Amino acid sequence: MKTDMSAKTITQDMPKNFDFAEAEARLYRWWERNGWFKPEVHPDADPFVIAIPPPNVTGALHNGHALFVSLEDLMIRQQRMAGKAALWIPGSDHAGIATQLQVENMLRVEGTSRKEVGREEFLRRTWAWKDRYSGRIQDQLRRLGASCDWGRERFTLDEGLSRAVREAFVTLWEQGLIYRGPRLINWSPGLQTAVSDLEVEREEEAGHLYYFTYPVEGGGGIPVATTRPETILGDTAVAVHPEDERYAHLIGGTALVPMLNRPIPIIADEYVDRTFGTGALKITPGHDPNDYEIGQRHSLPVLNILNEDATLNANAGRYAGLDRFEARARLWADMEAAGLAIKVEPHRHAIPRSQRGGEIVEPMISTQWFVKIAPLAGPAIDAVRAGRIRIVPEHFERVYFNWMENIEDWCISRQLWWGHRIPAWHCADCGQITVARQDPDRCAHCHSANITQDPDVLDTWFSSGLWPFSTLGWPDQTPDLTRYYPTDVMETGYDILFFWVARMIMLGLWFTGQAPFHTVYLHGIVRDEHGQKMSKTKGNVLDPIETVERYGADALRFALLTGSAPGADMNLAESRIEYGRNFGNKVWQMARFVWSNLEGYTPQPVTNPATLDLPSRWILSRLHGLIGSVQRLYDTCQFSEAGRQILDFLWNEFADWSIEIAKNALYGGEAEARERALDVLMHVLDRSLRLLHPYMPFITEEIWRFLPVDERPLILASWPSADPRFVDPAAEAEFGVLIELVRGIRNARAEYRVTPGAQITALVDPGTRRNLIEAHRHVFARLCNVGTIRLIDGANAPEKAATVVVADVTVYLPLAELVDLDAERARLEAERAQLDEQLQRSGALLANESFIARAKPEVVQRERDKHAALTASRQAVLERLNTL
RNA sequence: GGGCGCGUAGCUCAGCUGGUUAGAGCGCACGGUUCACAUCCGUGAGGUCAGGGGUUCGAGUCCCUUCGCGCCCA
Repeated sequence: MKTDMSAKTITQDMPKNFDFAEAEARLYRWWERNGWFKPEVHPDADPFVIAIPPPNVTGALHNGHALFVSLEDLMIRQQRMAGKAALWIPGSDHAGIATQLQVENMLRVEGTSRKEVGREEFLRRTWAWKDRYSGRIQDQLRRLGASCDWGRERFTLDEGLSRAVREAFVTLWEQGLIYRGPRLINWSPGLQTAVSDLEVEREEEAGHLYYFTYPVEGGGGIPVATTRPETILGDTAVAVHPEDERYAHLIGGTALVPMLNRPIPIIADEYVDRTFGTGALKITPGHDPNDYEIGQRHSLPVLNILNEDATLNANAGRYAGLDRFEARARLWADMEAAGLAIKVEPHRHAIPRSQRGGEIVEPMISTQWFVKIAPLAGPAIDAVRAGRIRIVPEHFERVYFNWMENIEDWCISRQLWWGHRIPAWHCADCGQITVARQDPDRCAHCHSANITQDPDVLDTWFSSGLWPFSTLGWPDQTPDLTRYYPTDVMETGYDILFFWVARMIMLGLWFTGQAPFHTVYLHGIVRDEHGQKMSKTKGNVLDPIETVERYGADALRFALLTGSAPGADMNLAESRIEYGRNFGNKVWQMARFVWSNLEGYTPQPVTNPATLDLPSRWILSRLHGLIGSVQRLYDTCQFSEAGRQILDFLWNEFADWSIEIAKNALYGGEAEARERALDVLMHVLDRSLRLLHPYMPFITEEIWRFLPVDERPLILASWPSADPRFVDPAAEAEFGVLIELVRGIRNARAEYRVTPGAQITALVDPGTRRNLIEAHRHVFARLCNVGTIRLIDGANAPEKAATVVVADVTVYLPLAELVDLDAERARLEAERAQLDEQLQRSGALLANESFIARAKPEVVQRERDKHAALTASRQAVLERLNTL
């Protein structure tokens, strides 16, 4: 591998701002060309593997993609830095229905159609379409910084994966887990294919409930209600509740299908809801799943009244040939004329619609291929139950169990052309089916050559279900499969938990004997600022590529990564992306400040914090606390909280306090102090850039190139670990007093409207903290523009002064004519009231014997310290109030 | 009907080992051109953490319940 490790640009000027438009493409090329996205950068390390959720091959990037790319790239980059052989396998999905629809649309524009050009030509066109668009989404993933190993990119219809699909199908067939037969399925008349239960969406819509009389043989009738009158033509029974007295006398009788006069039985079944409609139910086993069940129980015939295009067939008698909705109207009109119609009421009910295209799906009896799922589901449930697979967030495990425990057989055949052709041949002579790994030329049963391949293709999810191992070479035991399987994390949206994740678990366990990953991380849906789904018709879409062009990829990534909790939907506001960009700029400016002070500096590692000043010990302690915290958060997949903490540290602690205070040493003219200050700044910046890299890879890598840090690029730099030598609670507490004093002085200045530029003098009664105050005069000078500090005894406090109290330190700001004594008294009274309130709470806690006895000792100690500080402050405030 | 979740500042959301005075962004008010940064800095206002009950020394956090909202499966 040719590498270009050292790319330091220390001799160059660091630009005033980060030019992401220029740098992102350049850095990405640099990383990729050097092979740093490959797991081989750590040849002997333990692997860490993620298989990408393959986007539709002809799709375009949306925010859902941007979110998963950000999350997966974050995990991959962090693990790579932690020394793992990190492998992120990219690829795409042939997306049967979606892609076929695109090409059919194109054909329509050309004035032709799929059926007109024929299967072979259609597939040729679709491959051409795929070749034309397949690069697009990969390029868009690159724009976001995705560090996947493009050398291992796969496509669900490529040769290897097709072989995996075939192997899986044939094996399941041989094991008796795939069967073919007529069953009630969801039929999409527009697409002319079966779709699985999961591909049907049900939504409450306004419809009608039609009441009519079902004629009974021998006169009279039963009132019945239905939402789909045309299905009357397929009725094979009328059912009533066995305990319904209204209809008890009719049970066992015969009803006559309206207009057709076909005799059907009147049966009793407990499924019937006596309170709905008329309490009597027409049964159409051929076109309703519940009726199908009832039909099975009562051995009713199943009658299909629909053709594949949803026109009615010969079973509909004189209505044959009509479209389903036309037939509904015509039949109802005829029934009205015949005096059978009673009334029509408006009625809201769930309408099944196709996930693709939205047309109304018809339950219909059709001969299809199915996977017998129960044997596969069992081990898949066990794997999660036993913790071999963990789902994050955890509550989705219950969702998973709920679905898996009620799972139905999976309809895997689709009457499409774009997909994996089912490897089954029908024999025209003996009628048997031959399923084979190699295309057969004779029937396996009668050896006839008169065989034809089944025209159907497989559900796209069948091939996606093999993804974690098919991409690594399965069914061959390739070196990649040996080394990188099982993978580690499956990160995807909760909306495809059943479609995809559950099936990968089932198929993975079945074919490889191992769970395909140990962790499932589920993210939510990216919505607009007010929680609406983004859609073109609403005009609320934030196009990720446009966003990247305006704010930079790092900004979008940071916004996505810190915008929500795991598994929760995220409302993505543009202001959050803007904030991400602002944060990037802030980091750039911090680094540029440090960089601008490096001339003549010889880097020295910080080894002994005891020799350093308080602000240094403070920031180092905070940094190493942060590193520990980030580690804990990563271990529990709380990347969002980790990112927020890194930002908070860098912006509100490092930039606002450390850098400002360090200026004293940097500009003070003492060489030794300057060097030591730079040691600390560099230490913090170095570790911070590493922590931030998985969130904002571009800007951090670019900064890295300007600094005298690790020779390796940041993408390969080691992940920091918390060093307990730097953790110093005492320093944090002491420095905390300084922070509070500075804030108190700033507050007083603002309230008294002291010109910010005006230097003032502070008289300080330091209590027990004389050394602290004396040693940090420069802190007050720089951070709240206090030019002079005179240590005094409280008794000598000036009359006209604003007072700031922190712990046992009292600061008097003699602001002369600015100070209004009444206002000052009011300020102090408010302060005292607040202290009283806190003291009361704290005192009550400490007076509680149970608290002392049962709370953790450190909690009790913390409370005691707090109480002491509050007492001292209250004392000081009271004294001051007395003198005024 | 079964399952899962949500309700925290004006808006959008964090807060998953129970423990300082409950946080952030945006918005709002006031004030700022000093040698990294106006993509910025400082100060401030704004919350009965949906209601009720319980467990606990201690609950935004755990349990029960009511109300409101959403999602998934039938």
